[in-house]
Order: sequence, then structure tokens, then C-alpha cells
Amino acid sequence: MATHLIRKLERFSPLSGEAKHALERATSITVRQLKPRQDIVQEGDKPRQVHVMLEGWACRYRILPDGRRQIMGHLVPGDICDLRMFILKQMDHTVSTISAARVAEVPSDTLLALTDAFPRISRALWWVSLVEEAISREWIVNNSQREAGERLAHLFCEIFLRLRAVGLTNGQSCDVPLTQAELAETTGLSTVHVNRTLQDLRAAGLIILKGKHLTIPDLAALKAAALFNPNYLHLDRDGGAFDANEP
Amino acid sequence: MATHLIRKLERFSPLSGEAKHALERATSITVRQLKPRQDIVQEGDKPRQVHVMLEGWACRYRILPDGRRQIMGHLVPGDICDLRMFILKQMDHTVSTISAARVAEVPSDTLLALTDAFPRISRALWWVSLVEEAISREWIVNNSQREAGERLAHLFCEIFLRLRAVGLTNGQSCDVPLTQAELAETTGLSTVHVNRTLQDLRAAGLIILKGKHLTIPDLAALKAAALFNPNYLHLDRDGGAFDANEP
DNA sequence: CGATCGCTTGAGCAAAATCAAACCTCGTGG
DNA sequence: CCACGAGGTTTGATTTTGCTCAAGCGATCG
Repeated sequence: MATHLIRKLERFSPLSGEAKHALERATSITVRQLKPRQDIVQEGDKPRQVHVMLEGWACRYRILPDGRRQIMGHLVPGDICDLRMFILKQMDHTVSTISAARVAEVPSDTLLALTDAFPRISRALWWVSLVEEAISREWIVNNSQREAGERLAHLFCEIFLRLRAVGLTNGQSCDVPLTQAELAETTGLSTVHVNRTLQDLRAAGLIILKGKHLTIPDLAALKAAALFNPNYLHLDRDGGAFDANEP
Repeated sequence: MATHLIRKLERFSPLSGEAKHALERATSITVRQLKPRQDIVQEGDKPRQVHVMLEGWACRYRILPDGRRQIMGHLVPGDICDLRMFILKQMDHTVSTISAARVAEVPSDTLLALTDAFPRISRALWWVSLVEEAISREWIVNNSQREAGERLAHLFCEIFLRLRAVGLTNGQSCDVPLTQAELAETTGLSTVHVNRTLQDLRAAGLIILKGKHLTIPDLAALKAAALFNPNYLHLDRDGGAFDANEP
């Protein structure tokens, strides 16, 4: 069930079979099935549990008083919605599904027991949260410095690599359940401009995007068009030095 | 010496006198005096120590292959440049001074000993890093959804509140050693446009910005102009429940 | 079969970028 | 003490990018 989470944590360092089992168990106590556009955690919440994405997409967002909405992050299977809740008193943004989704609810106590028993998991969660921070920072660069075409190209590179890291790509393709309006809210562009820019990217042969399906015929070319530097995703086993059989 | 760091950590929860002393000691072993625009940590670095800002400003930034530069965060006294280095293999961005600065170098071992001896400090550092993440996310919103005037107004609100939290404001004023070019690289605007927008803000009586000195005659008005919501700064003792005299 | 949602297109407009030049201030060295 | 130069700020003119408004199109689903 928690395959993607485990695959993601093992991007940091290998886990023991016991640790993996404990994670499986923890994420299968309570599983909620959600419809598209349903809130998972709301701004102001002070949750007693942590939510893990098992299937489907969600996003972090904030709405300005005058209605403008900005998406600040995408959550795909394996991502955790509200890990920070261990420390922060309350959520400072809302997390809501994009597509239909399955979400595991892990009670704080269960998670605490898990991190106590397996320091390895604890370190991997720390790591996950730092990578998320790095992604946020890259989004600042993307939405501030890159122009429309580069911006969308960069987003597609990131999405593809993140999905590939948890085993959710199929050759050069993956599912991306975002509407053009959501792409606009992600990149800080207008819907109309996203539409026109997507047409340019398609015309340039950089992407094939139809329905919810994205194909990248030439990843290197798309990266070049996006000025993409994958460092920030930390895809290369940062904690590789650790041994899987230690706790 | 580490007054601002301590003040900042105590925003999370009070620290014991012993913990504070240990922090003072750790941040006074090696102190470097830096000139403006000098790198503190570089992309790709795998440092053996952590850098704490004692005096002056610095910033995190990234440069795109074609030369465009984006500032992704400001560091003021009390901030830590590379806390994430505990876990991540290498820096994914560069940190460089803005003004002249004094920076403490804390060897990893010293910091580890400190967090082992004082779990309270450990938790507060965790918290600091989560707040930084929240700030990054708010910058996404700022640079993507707000227009020039709101964007700069928002930045000034944030800077003022952050400085006030560590005791670096003086009534309605504070020092802000950023040039207009740096404001531009922060907000994702051009220097020229920043200049004109600052004039608008001045004309509207929202800010008095002369040299390196900022005065905000009416903070509420500036907040309103910025659509500013301070939640993300977590200025209200998130860990207030803890007792200062526990470790 | 009509309603809704998402995508597409066109026309006009506004915000911000770019280019270029002038100006100011402050530190430095003659 | 003044001239010089560098860095920073200001201004004007022009262009570009992306936004807004408005409408049409095409699926898909009760």
C-alpha cells in the first residue's frame, strides 16, 4: 500500500524489511478515499494525524483575499501532506486533492513510535522535508525568472522526474491530472496564456499532452528549453552511506 | 554574541540558561568577518560546519545559465545558512553576504553535541527550518500572484516583522541594506520597475525608504496594501507548551 | 439532450521589460 | 580640496509579454 512512500524514503537510504513492514502497517490502519477537489488539511488545522498520499494527486495552495489562488506544491503518491505538524502549531496553508485520491491517516502516536523504533525512517523523513523545501525554492526561481514556455517546460521536467523516482512513469510518459487552469495557478500565468504556451511547446515537439497524459519525446531537449538543473531534487541517494540493516 | 539566534529560538519555546550558554559558546569559537557580496556557502559544497549569521545580511540565490539571478531568501542576524547540511549531501544553492557581515562557524560535532544535550534546542532548530520553508512558499505566492506594488509592500512587511522578532527594529524603522537591484532580484521584477514602484509606495505614504533605512509609518496600511497575512511567519510561540527548565 | 467543464481562439489592453542615458553620492587618490 | 570613478538611482521612450474580456467549441455525464 505504501509502496511509493517506501520507494521515496529509500531514495535517501535503504530501509530494513522490518522498517518497511512497520510503514506498511502504519499506512493501512485508516485509508480515506477522496473525490477531486476535496480538502485534506485546512489552513488553521492542528491535526492529530499525518496524511500520506497513496494514490492520486493533491496540491498545497493559498488564496488571497481577492480570490487569486496560487498552488505552492504538488503532492503525488508517496508524499506527506502535513509532516510539519509535529512542530508547528497550525497549518499555514490548505491541502486539497486534484484528482480522486486515496490517503492514509497515520495517528501522531503511531508515527512517533515508528520514528523512535527506526531512526533510519526518522532521518529519511527529515530528508523528505528538506527536499520539499528545496523544491519550493526552485519554484520561486521558476515563477519569478523564467518566461512562460520555460516555466511550463520546467514544471513538466520536475513532475516527470518526481514521478519516475516513485515508479509512476511508463517509458517517456506519465499521467498528469492537472487542468490548464491548475497549470496556470501553479505557474502564476493566466489560463489563456497557459493554453497558448502549451500549443507552442507541442508545436516545438517538446511535449505531447493530451487529456491527462504527458509524453516527453526528448527529455534532454525539454530540460534544455527549461534551463533545468535537477540538483534540487536530490535524486541521488544522499544518505547512501547508511547500511540497510541498522535500525 | 548569538543574541539574535537565541531570541529567535525562544520564539518557539523558552530555553534554559544552560542551553543559552552552550549556544553562546558554540557560536563564538570561530567568527568570520565578511565583506559585502562574499560567498558563505556555495552550491555543491558539502560543509563540515554550520554558519550562523551574527551581524549583517546575506541571501540565498540561484543563477540561471543565461545569467538571470533570483534571490530565494534573505538571512538576517540569528538565521542559519546551511542547517539542512546535516542531511543533504550537498548544497543546492549558494549563500552570499549582502552587507558586511559577521558569521559564526559551528563545527558539525559541536552542533550535534548541542542538540543531543538539549533536545529543546533540537526541536527549536527543526521549527526554524519549517518556518523557513513556510516563508519560501509564501514567496512563491508573492512573486506569482501579487503585482509589483503589492509584492514590494509584502516584502517590506515580512522583513520588518522578521527583524522585529529578533529585536532589530527601532519603533517603526529598521535597516534594510538591499539595493534596488537586489529588491528586483528578490521580487522577480526589473530594476527599473522596482524603482518606479518604490516611488509609488513612497507617494502613497506607505514607506519611507532612504539609503539603507526603512520606516513604515502605518504598518496596518502597508499590510492592507500587500494583502499580508502573517500566519506563515509563525510569530506566536508554537512550542509555548514546553517548560524552559526541562532540557 | 441540455448543462457543465475544460479547451481554444480573437481582439484589445495593461503591466512590466528593455534600452539608453543622465544624475547623484560617496569614497579615493592626486 | 577637488576631480574622478564606481555604484546606485532616476527618467524617458519603446517594445514585449502576458492579461482580460468575450465568445465558441467539444467532450462527457447525468
